[in-house]
Amino acid sequence: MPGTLTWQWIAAEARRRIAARLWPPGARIPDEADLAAEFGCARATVNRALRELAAAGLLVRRRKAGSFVAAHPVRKATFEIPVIRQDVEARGLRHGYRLIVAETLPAPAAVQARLGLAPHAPLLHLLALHLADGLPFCIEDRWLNPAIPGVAGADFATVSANEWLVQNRPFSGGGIAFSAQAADPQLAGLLGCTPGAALFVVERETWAGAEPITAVRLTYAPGYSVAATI
Amino acid sequence: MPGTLTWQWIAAEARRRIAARLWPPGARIPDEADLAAEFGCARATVNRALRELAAAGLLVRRRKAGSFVAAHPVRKATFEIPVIRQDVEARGLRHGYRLIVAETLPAPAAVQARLGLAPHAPLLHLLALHLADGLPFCIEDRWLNPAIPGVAGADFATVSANEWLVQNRPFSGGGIAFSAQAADPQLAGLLGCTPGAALFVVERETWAGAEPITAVRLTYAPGYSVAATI
DNA sequence: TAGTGGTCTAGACCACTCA
DNA sequence: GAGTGGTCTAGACCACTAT
Repeated sequence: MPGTLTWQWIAAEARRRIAARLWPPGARIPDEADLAAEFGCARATVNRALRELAAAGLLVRRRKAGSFVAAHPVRKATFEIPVIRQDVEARGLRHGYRLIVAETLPAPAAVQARLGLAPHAPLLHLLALHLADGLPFCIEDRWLNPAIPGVAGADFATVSANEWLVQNRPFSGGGIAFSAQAADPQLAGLLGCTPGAALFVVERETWAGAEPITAVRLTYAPGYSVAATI
Repeated sequence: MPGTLTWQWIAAEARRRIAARLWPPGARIPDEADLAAEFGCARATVNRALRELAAAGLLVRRRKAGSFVAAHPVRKATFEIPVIRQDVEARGLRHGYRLIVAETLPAPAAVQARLGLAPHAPLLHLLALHLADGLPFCIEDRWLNPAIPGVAGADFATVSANEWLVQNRPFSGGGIAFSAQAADPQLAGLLGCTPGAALFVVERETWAGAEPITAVRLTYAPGYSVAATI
């Protein structure tokens, strides 16, 4: 009960009680008002602390019902999604970029579905290679909505679409998925690895409101991994 | 400016201004006090809104200096880390579990390093297979600190360590990493896939305070992916 | 209907850090 | 030294929902 910042101390104390089974899984914990009285602070302070625990997945809060210890403590991990150039430079390497294909054509059905577009709608297709110290780092295979302002005038041979979008077309939402894929001959050739090598794949779709912006598939050279703290 | 909840409306308005380059990347935005005056609300309400944007990576906030639009908008994605059984059942499949190996021996150097343990410290090593509708779903390769209370009495032939830990040893922190790996003959045999297949791998370490709990490597059958919204 | 969390206010003090 | 964000308070009203 020392002079630590109050809401963080309350949050830590609540974690302790959950860990110690004073508040067992599924149990209802005291009211915000009761806890405020116990800790000798304002209810808003307790609210702030419990909100954090709920965001961390340790509590489930329901109006009128109360706050409950999560029966199945689903942990959450937050990953940062950096721009590829920064990702390379953060490793102390020099970033390089090479545009391979730029064409406008109807997207494959799978891409159309991901973006919720009408069939046969022509999209700008970009295939590019990112390099780290001259070695293949990542393949950027992107489909871009040509209706986006500024796309027509952008020079994707100089600036990667990845970076152009970050700086020019902030998105409001989207989805991201991680998976593993074996290198087919084309990927192996571009990445300079053996065919069949296990590659880490990131697929991402982004929207600005209801309008689709882009769908991209990033295929990383062998050895890539994504890390976070939980 | 209609009757939406205030802090969420302020957060949305701030996002709009950032997207519209009214507040360009790197620029300093007005004080909390100024914004409160502009929006006609209390400073705490503005604070709540801007704190959300900072957590989302769109703003960088520094005392005395002010709040700045992030120069490189690092997006963040939050993934849920479910218990494997729930992961299977959420797909509408029946979960099965089979313990393959349980032994106590000094961990490999890599595992010792991940957990910060002294060399030659004996750990409980568990190798188990999770099934979905009878088919291999995931291999759980785990090293467990035997000093953890209750471990000695747990029956990991019946309950997976994954599930036992979640229900008995809440952790306070740790790390998680995603990567891709080719199936070696042993993995291929256990997962019923062809050797060389690209597999999705999750590695996780957890601690309770300063004490290491476990290091685990989850190798998923081909086709597995992890998704989130951003 | 009534209890609970969600939010807002107006004011205050503090901690950090830039100038 | 002074400006800014970080936090706390005491009180209030509202929204949702279990009963």
